[in-house]
Amino acid sequence: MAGIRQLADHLNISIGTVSRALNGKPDVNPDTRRRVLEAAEKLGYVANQAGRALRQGKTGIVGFMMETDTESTRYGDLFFTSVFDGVQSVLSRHQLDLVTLLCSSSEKPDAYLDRIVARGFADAIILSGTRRHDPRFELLARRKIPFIPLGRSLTDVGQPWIDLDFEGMAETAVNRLVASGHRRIGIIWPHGDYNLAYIFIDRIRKTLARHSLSLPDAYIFKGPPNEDGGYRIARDIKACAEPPTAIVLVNEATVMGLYRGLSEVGLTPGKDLAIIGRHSPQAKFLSPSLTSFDLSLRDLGIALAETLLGSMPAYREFYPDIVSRRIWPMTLVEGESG
Amino acid sequence: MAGIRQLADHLNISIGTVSRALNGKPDVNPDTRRRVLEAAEKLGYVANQAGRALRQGKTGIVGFMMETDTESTRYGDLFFTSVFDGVQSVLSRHQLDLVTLLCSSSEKPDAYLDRIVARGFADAIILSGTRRHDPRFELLARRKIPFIPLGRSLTDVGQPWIDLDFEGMAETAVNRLVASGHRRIGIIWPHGDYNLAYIFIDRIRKTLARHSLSLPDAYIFKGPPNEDGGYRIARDIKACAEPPTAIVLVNEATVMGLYRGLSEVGLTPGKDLAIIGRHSPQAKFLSPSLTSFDLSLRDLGIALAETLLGSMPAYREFYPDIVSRRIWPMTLVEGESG
DNA sequence: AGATTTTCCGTAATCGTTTACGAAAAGAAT
DNA sequence: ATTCTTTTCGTAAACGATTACGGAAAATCT
Repeated sequence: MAGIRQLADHLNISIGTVSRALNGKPDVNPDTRRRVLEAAEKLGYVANQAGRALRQGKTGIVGFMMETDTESTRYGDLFFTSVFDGVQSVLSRHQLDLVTLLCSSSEKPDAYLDRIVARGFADAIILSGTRRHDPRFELLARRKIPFIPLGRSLTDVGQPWIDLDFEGMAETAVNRLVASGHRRIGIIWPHGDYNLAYIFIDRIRKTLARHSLSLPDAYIFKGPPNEDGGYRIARDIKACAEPPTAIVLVNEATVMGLYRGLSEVGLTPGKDLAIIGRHSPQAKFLSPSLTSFDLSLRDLGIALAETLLGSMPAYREFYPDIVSRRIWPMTLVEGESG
Repeated sequence: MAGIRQLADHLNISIGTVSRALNGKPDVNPDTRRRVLEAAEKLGYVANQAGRALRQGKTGIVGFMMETDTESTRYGDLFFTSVFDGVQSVLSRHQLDLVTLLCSSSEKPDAYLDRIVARGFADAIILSGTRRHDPRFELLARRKIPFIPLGRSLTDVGQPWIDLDFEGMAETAVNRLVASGHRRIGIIWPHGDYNLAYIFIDRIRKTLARHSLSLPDAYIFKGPPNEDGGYRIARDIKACAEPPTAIVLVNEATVMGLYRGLSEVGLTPGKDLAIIGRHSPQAKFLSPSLTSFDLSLRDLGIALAETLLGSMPAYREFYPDIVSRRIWPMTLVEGESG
């Protein structure tokens, strides 16, 4: 409970001087500063968050919002762990801290975010799970909170963004499948108005068209972007009158269920059905190995943080040349599945 | 940016009354209260975090500390997602919010935690990754921050705790293996001074002794509690002069690498080597299926939160009968691996 | 020595809330 | 009509830090 008051009394100087000493202000005697720093160290003094935040009008905290909906993001967390590490490595350069804001499955994401940011909890926000139309953008813009979504959206309030290269993935995947003789190519389309789904399907269609192929509705398999979705879709595929010979999908979790489901209906990935998906730690254990698109998650985290800070006046000077809207490349990892 | 001041001016009443109206204090006219609430809703007013925290001396925030070390907790996150959901469901009953504090791999957990709590960031803390001797306990006790670790420790500052039943797991696993004829039983021992490792090995030894068996040093396979650790241990097992016929292990991630490693050295789980481990979402995809110990993660989260709050004077009344130190049971899920 | 500058530090205002206290107004009891 | 309660609200003092401002002491200059 050592406050700046106790520290000042202990040293017999005023709290103003203590504050200046601690914050590296120039007008303080070097010797005094040393004494203050030593005393602070000894007493374990750290400036109170509330007091400082109230006075300065900022918290020194960056929030990373995720939905903990156990159904759909269970696997997403694996994804985010490395991203966090990258984000934090940037933030720590500026004495900023990262906290993850977990919106529980029982609360509406908008309401949760509004409650959190309205009370001035964080100076800036990183969003995940970007929707095609994302009301959170307007909310944050209205509150004038700097933010960056991982993912594009039709909602545009001038925010920066970084998004994975789902176009490139769609194109490369289709070309690869067509090159190895596939003509009946389907996709798995995640429920939930996620914008990436639209970007993905568009490019799939365009690329197919270039090969004079199309994507019939029957080959668009819909389900929640989780393991269970994939599991059920396996049966849908089996039940097709004329099943696709190849499937492309963007969600890391879905493919796990898909493999499981396929084995139950007697289909073998890579043999009866080519599969191209997204790389993930647990996908390593799939057999036959998954042909997938990978990316450097830590670097993505670094880019997110740097772009976010670059969009904030207070930090712009540190990231003058940052590109505020960026497509993040992914690389193909060849496996046996497609 | 609407503060209580704006709200008061807008309604032509004092900020004191506004505050009382919003906080449900009794001495305010019902009609006035209604007007205040409506205006607050309309203007999107939410009390400023810093101002409130400063005045009340509490933040309304509970922190859940995890280490994001990408090596060792990569899989742990899967574990925590559901726990979070349970924690939050309890906290929201008291207008408390959960934030996860991610200690990045580049920072010492103690220093990180100290920095965070010293500045009064959270009212209470939930700890994971409990060590045999855990300096974080003393730190939090010194700062008088209520906390609860998930896991026991030799360090005792009177804190409550909840820990998984590693004794029960060890005992059940050994009995089961012995019953099916195994005599050479080994374990995987996680690096890192985690207390659960000691609890686990003790009970393994005791149970083996009851069958007149022992745990030779050669059967204690050591490695970091992650996938890579398991992968490497597969080779160690293969290299044994007289390999164990069964392995028991406590970390969810390790078993994934173990399976992978075993298949590379030509050993089949459940046939050449019996394996009993911990249940996890990704373990579902192992083949042959893993014999494992499972638990309700969401309920564990609920218990953690309730026990934590029960240890805090301000909330004790809501959880009067809570047991402050508890072993959390796990149930055996029979698989083909052991 | 006196004037001027520089260095260093104390004073006090401020951030947005909550809350103890007291006072005004309204109602009830005599 | 007077007194006593009760209801309702405004006033002002906290909470712990930062920072603009001004002044005393020391150093430098004439």
